[in-house]
Amino acid sequence: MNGTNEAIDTIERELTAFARRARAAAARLHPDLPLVSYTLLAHINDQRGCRATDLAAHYLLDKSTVSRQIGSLEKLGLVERRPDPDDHRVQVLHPTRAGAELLSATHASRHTAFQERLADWSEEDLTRFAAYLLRYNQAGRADQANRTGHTGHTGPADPATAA
Amino acid sequence: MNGTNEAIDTIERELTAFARRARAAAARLHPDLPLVSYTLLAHINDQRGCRATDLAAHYLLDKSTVSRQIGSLEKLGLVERRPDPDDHRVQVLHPTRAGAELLSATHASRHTAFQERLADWSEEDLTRFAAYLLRYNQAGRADQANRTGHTGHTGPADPATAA
DNA sequence: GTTATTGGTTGTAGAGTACATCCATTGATT
DNA sequence: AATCAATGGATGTACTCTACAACCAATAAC
Repeated sequence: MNGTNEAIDTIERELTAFARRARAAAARLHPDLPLVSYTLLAHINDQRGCRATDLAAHYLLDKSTVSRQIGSLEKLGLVERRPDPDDHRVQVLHPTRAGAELLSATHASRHTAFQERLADWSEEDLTRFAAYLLRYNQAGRADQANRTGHTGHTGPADPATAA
Repeated sequence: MNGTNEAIDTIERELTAFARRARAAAARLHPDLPLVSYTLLAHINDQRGCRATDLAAHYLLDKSTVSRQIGSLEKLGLVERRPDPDDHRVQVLHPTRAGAELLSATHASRHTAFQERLADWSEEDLTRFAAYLLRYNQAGRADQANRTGHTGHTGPADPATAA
């Protein structure tokens, strides 16, 4: 077992542990939001209008799941569906005023939490860690334009993706 | 907004996205295991015998959840409960032969998946990334001996934890 | 104009989870 | 020792998230 393999094992193990705890932690962080939805709402906000399909692709979710999530977000008055004049099948999603506000409040508290947790990290470490995460995630996105040629297995992104 | 804050935002965003996809990816990776249980089984195996409470603490799960997970692992013949002679409340968990085998097979396939995904990373980047993840997770564990003094808020680990 | 494809919803079912409650065992206090 | 608190677990119950399958509507391809 060389160093590379050990490192890979560690990455595997730690990412898994992280993912495993994430749900609980998220629930504690914003008990208000029905709270998977937070992520979707945030994505909608970032993209300034996106379609349900985009969300499904980005998060590897079934369309039915997204549909329901959007449904509850709408019921909560956090998201608005606007018909797309060009394609009457599509509905473009936008955060409502309330949605944007809730989001910014939540984001603030999340940021604070991360800040505290990462308080003793040097700026250099932070930027490097951020870069690594970006690089890692980059490979697993299903909503990417098209990665290096053989997008043959159009399927649900390579299983290696995450956990 | 300075570089530090940007980095923190990126970390926050990327970790969240990762956590969000993890479930789906995990399900694809080992469709055999009832498959949250994989994590618990792995932990049991690594620790060479542990109690249900340890699992709950480590993964921020409710004891009832762990109890049921263990239950199904046992029903599948992957885990064995052994009474602790010293404390009759406790049952020490051990992987069965079948559990250990399944685990090693699964681990192999997972390792391969990660290997592919991280194929173009230098060894230096891998070890650094691994170290960062360890450091990050370290802060969020509830099963730690006791961290720096004021373990005052004994509560369910700081909410900042993960997602 | 049929036929496929795409965006989305609804029916149904199954994990995973938490919270509250309860039981058994152990530990502490008096 | 007798009582009361704390600890390790299990069970009842209920809710969220999720997928798969079947479906409808609109667009695109022949």
